[in-house]
Amino acid sequence: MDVINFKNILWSYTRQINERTSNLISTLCDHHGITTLQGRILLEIEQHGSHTIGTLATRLHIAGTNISTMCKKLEGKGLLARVRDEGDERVVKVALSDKGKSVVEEINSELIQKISKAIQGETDQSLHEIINGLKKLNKLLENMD
Amino acid sequence: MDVINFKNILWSYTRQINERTSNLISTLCDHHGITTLQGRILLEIEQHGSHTIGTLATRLHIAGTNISTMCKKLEGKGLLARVRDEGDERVVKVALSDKGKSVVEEINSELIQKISKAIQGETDQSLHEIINGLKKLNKLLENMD
DNA sequence: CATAATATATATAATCTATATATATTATAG
DNA sequence: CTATAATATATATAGATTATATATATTATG
Repeated sequence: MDVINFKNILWSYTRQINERTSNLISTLCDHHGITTLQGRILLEIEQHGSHTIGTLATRLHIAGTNISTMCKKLEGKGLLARVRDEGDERVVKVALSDKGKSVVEEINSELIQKISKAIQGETDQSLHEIINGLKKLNKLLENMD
Repeated sequence: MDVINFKNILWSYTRQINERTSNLISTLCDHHGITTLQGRILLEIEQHGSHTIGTLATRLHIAGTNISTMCKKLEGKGLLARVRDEGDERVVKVALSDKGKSVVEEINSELIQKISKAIQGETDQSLHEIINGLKKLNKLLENMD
């Protein structure tokens, strides 16, 4: 396949997919009065179980200084709790509050419901093709650094 | 396939792909002293040939008011020219300047070079699998609104 | 011709990202 | 054991992007 052709198709699809997923997440977060950044933080904490300011920053590719500020804000909103580590008092551990947990749970179930609906009628093979494509593209991009 | 499983894999890959493409574009734009937003605008104008403030705004899903401001900035940087439409004087047409054209050209060729290098050793079928996956995912997301 | 609709512009605020600096705690070389 | 370096977070601030409200000029319409 022609490289330029491949680039153009890639560019077009990734742009559209990015727009659509961003909109999707943005909508879900809006429903709970949080920004997408705040949503990303809460979902990441939920998925990973526990996090510190530093590990969160690394995972989300966001400067620790900004995560620190944002987690204070989320604490203020009652969505998470910050606790100093006993073993190393430089470290702040963050965990979801009950309210935070329920927000994440609702966002997740809304998302699952939407995906559920969208893949109705799709064959199992079709879904595997999607994942396969993404996996290959991701590897390709990994090799581009 | 399990919906929750599908969601998790999808989430993980799209997140990584988005991060990597954003980094890529950001790097390319940095090389020319422009922001990614400015790069997006210039590339869109180049691809589409001609644009007005309004059509640009629609295409990029950015408020026209902000495109207006940014295009004035890009005019100030000598990267594009703004001209009032003769037929309808409410409309402002934007076009790349020579400097703008060469910036876009260089970004494009850098990008093609990187992709070229990355797909060395990939079979034609493999590239088609990537595109096929993206196409299907895009359609899926389209149905989710 | 008066009014509505359209396209852009200006101003401003909120959010997100990036940078510089500060503070407290822990690790380590000597 | 202590002075110094390294680590983790916090605070302040500026730039970039996005969102909202309002204004102006032009065109379309009843």
